[in-house]
Parts: sequence; C-alpha cells; structure tokens
Amino acid sequence: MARGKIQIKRIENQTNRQVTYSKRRNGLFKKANELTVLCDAKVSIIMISSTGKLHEFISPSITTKQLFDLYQKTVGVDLWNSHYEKMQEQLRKLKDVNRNLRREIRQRMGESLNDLKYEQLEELMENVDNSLKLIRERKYKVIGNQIETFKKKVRNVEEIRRNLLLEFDARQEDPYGGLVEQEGDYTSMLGFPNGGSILALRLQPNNNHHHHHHLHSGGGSDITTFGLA
Amino acid sequence: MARGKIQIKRIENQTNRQVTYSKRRNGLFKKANELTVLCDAKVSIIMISSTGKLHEFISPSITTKQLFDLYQKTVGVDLWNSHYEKMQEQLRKLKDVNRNLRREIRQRMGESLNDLKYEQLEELMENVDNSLKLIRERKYKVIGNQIETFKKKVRNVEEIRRNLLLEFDARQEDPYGGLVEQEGDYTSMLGFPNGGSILALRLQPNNNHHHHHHLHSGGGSDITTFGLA
DNA sequence: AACTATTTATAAGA
DNA sequence: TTCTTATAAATAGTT
Repeated sequence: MARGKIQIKRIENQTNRQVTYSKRRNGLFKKANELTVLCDAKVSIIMISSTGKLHEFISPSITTKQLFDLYQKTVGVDLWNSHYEKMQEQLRKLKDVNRNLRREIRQRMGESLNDLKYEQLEELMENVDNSLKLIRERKYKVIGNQIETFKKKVRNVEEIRRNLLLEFDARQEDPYGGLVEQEGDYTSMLGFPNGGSILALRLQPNNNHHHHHHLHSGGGSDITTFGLA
Repeated sequence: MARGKIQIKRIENQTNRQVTYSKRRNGLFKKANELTVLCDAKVSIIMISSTGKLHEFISPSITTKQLFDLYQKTVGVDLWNSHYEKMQEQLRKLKDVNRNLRREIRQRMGESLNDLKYEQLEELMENVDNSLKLIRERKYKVIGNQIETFKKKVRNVEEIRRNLLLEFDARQEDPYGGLVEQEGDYTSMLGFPNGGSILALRLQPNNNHHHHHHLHSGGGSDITTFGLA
C-alpha cells in the first residue's frame, strides 16, 4: 500500500513473505490494541506464520483462557470435548474392571452364585478351598513363629535365672560378702565382667520393639501382639 | 485517522463507540484476511464488544479448534486442565478402589498375606471358610436340582414305556391288529386321544431349552449341561 | 450507509 | 532487522 499497489495473493518470495508477515502482524496487533482501548472490547488474536511460528495478541482486560471459555460458551460447541474422550474411555474401562472385581469377590464370598454353572461352581469351590488351605498354613506359620519367639524368651529368662543363681552361690561361698548388703548385689553386678550379659538382657525388650516395627512393614514373621516386656 | 487525529482512549459516546467498533472490526478482519493470503499464515481473531457481542475471524485453511489445540500445544500450558480436574479425581479414586479390590481378592486367594496380623488372618480364614460352605451348599443344591430333573425325565420315560406297553397289550388283545403292521403303531398313535401326551413328550426337550435360558439370566436353578435330549 | 479529508499502514528500496 | 518514503488504505467526522 505504498510504492505501488499489490495484489492480495500469496507472496512467493519467502523473504518478502516473512518481512510482510512481520510488518503486517505488527499492524494488526496495533489495530487490535486500539480497538481494545477505543471501544472497550476484548480481542484475542492467534497467528501462526508459514514457518510455524506462533504469535498472539490478547486484550489486557482478559486472559486467553477466559476468552476461550467465553467463546465456547457463546458458540455452544465444546471445543475440548475430544480431550475428555480418552479420559472417559479410561473411566469406563476402570468402572468395568471394578465391577468385575466386585463380582469375583462376591462369588468368592458365596454370593451371586446363581449365574454360575455347575462346573464353574466346582472350580470356584476348589479354588476357595485351596485359598483356605494357604491361609490356614500361613496362620499356623505365624502361630509357630510366635511360639518360637516365646520359647526363646523363656530360654532367655531361664538363662538369667541360672546366672543369678550362680552369682548368688558365688556370694554364698564368699566369706566377706555375707548377707549384709544383699540389695547391693544387683547394682554392683553391673561392674562385673559378666555383668554385660545382664545389661544386655535388660535392654532386650527395647531391642525387640524395634525388631517388631521392622517386620511389620517388611514382613517375614510378625510377633506383634505377643510380648514378654 | 481522517478528518482529524484521535487519541487512543475509550470513546465515551456509546453510539460512536459502537460505530467505531464496527468499522474497525471490519478493518481488522480485512487485514487478517490479507495477512492470511499474502503470507500463507493462519489467523484466529475472537472479539467481544463492550455490549457482549462476539465476532470471530478464522483463516479458511484451519478451524478454530485446530488452532486452539495448536496454541495450547505450542504455549505448553494445558488451558483446559481445570476441566479435567474432576475427572482426574474420579479416575484416581477408581484406581484406588480397584487396587484395594485386587488386594482383597489376592488375600482371599491366599496371596499377599504377609502384612496381615494374626487376628486378621483368623478373621479372613473364618470368612473364607464360611464362603466355602456357602459355595458348597450351592453346589449341592444345583446337583440336587439336576438329579431331580433327571428323575423327572426318567419318570417320564417310564410313563412312555408304560403307555406303550399298554398300547401294545391292547393291540395284542385286538384280534384284528396282530403283528402285521407293527411299525404303523407309532405313527397311528398320534391320532389317539392319549397320543397327545406322547407328542408333548417329544416336544419337551425344546421346551426345556427355553426354560434354561430363562433361568440363566434370572436364576432359580439351572440345568444346563444335563439333558436327556 | 456514504462521503472525503486526513491519518495510518505499508511496499519497496536502502 | 530497521529506516525511509511514496503511495495505498483505513477511517473520523460529517451528511
């Protein structure tokens, strides 16, 4: 529009095209801005050049998203419907899976058996029977662990008792010890060479506690509700 | 820009404002179209006037939605994320429920028992044991139904046999019948007053089939895999 | 909606 | 890219 009129058709020279794009883009944005101010309007311009570059103008009084929302509300077409579709499909599938899982549980609980054929019933029964065996085994194993732990504790207690008796006998044979300061025995024992074992035994309950927590979350055997301490 | 320069600020006179809006809107759209053609670009303009009216321009080579999608992909921000939020929450919950259901099944199958305490194991065992009883009961009931059905069929067969024998005896006593046309007996029986029952028996298998299908989807007893026919 | 004096935008060249 | 500038286009104010 200067130095000669031009035809409105694609500019073949790429450099010229890009220059014109740049110039006219600025012009368009300037006009858009003027319109925004003069007429109190809201304008969104999104442009993509032939080289794939994106430029946008948006009136200061609004965001692109707000304008998009307004647009879709006004035009009445949900522009992001396709974005939902995948999710909705996913949702549908999950619900389906969910329903099937619930049905399986119900059947394993002996409900909703009406639509099972005899063979299916037989199979289910066998399966549940098997599961029952596994659970029972597991229970026995847990019980076994508990008993073993208990036995260990008993053995420990016996060890303590034995040590104490030995200690006591030794004192009895000691002519200088006598019965005079018997209560001092325990406290003084801490200083003895073999006192360490006794100290260790005293600390054990605490130690065991730690052991519990570890087994709880990890899991070989659990000894939770059973304790000497 | 003619007949005097103007300041770029809101036009207070509403009529003037609307006129200017209209004029400049046309100008903007014209420019946008020229840009589209000259520079092989894609342009989307959405405008909302101060009176709330919406106008849009879109390059012929593209749709508004396509440009929106491109826009959001380029800008990198998912503008309609908020639209997803509810769904995503729902999805998350469903997945959670799903996971729990699977865990329950696994435990009912005797797997993943490591993190169950003794009491929980006991409870689970009792529950599964109970379920097993229910399933077994159901199985027995189905078997019972099958046997009963079978017995009925046997009784029916016996009834047929008895009828045939009676028929035969009657023929034997009939001096005119003799053994001459024995094979004719069956066909001719269809014409007899009591032939109806035999016809009914012949149709029974079909009848029973219908019965099956009904019970399958609805459900008292099912007699599917067992049949005299 | 049309007119037109003027302002603005911009094509081509540097 | 930016500047320049002759000229095409847009448009403010008016009818």
